[in-house]
Amino acid sequence: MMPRKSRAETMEANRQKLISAAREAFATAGFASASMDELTASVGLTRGALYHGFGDKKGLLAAVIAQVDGEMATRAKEAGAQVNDPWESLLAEATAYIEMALDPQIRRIVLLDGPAILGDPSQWPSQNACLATTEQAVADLVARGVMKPVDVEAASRLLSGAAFDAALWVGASDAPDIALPKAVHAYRTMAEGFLAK
Amino acid sequence: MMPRKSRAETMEANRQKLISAAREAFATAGFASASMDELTASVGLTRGALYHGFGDKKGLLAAVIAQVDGEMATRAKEAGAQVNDPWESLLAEATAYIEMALDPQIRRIVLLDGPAILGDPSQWPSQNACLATTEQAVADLVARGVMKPVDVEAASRLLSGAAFDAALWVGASDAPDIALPKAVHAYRTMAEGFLAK
DNA sequence: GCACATTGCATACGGAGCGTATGTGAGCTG
DNA sequence: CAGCTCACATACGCTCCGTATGCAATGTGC
Repeated sequence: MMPRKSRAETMEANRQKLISAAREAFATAGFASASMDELTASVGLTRGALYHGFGDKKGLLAAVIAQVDGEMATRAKEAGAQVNDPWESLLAEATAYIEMALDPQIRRIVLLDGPAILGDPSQWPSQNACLATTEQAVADLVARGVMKPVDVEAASRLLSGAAFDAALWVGASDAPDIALPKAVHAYRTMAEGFLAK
Repeated sequence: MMPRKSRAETMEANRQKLISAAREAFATAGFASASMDELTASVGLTRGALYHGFGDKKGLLAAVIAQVDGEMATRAKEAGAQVNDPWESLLAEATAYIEMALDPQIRRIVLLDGPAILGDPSQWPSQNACLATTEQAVADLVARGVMKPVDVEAASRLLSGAAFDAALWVGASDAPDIALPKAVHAYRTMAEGFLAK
């Protein structure tokens, strides 16, 4: 009865502890300034665990981003599902992205450090759940004729990219609570360029 | 007759040599991996010159970005000036941004590393000439009633941000020459959301 | 024009961090 | 229960950044 925790269990637990600590450290210090010695020590481990489980520092970032990206896509889908009109549903998803990205953790890790370290989001290993969900919605709207017949990949990339860019602008603004409605309104206006007449 | 070069002249020359070398090094290796020892040695100097003239590594990046940003804004203005119709002039500027950002140097330094190291472009020390020029054009179009009466700051930020995002997508694409026209077309379509009816 | 102050840049030093190579002890296996 | 496995710890070397100090050439007051 001794092994209250099996080997695989503690391994997964340690993995999550590291990812959780990394979300905090990467968000507050930034990827470059985050010390892996401190990070691992803060959860009672050493760098040995890190390099065994994630390969290198970038690997840990990729794991963090994959997790956050998944959470964001889930929340966006939920927001979109609460609206019936298909076009408004897409805008609800996008607005959800903007509001989620006001979280400094997300801005710093996913929007700033992520592209710089891992390259353009379109070729992240986690295959970008956020981008995939908007692409799905856009493909549907184009098929229904709600949106003009534009290239689905390009349009969805522009829509999600603009949403995150709007969030970066709001987050860097002096008065985010004032900038947010401006950004959302401008975003909706711009997105309507895709609407079929 | 000895001092063929005055002190101020050599100082400015060294400054430009460092900036020029940094554009190359930051673009190929990325900001984080660029060694300042190698960089300074490549132009016959040492890190002493760097820290005296730019403060730190980030300072050199800021100087590089200020220079590139200025060049981009100039080229965009030229592209816009070649078109008479004011709305098409704005689109010409934006398309110029997309095409310029296909240069790997610009993508890597200005679009990827820049925001990660210096923060959101809206608050760069060089006060972002690119953003300023599109803001100028947008303000004019709103005043003329060509564009809907949206918030100028928000709209111009979305327009320039989307242009650069489009370039990132094209640059990361497998077949950039195929993706580019798709991106430009989708961009134009989306931007028309701002057009007054 | 000469002594002196200035300063742009080089040299030297210390510290931190990453990645790897190797060790080890707790769990799985037969 | 004996031996293997492997997740993780330990130890090492290397690179790199930032600062403190030194120096020599340029510019300045008299």
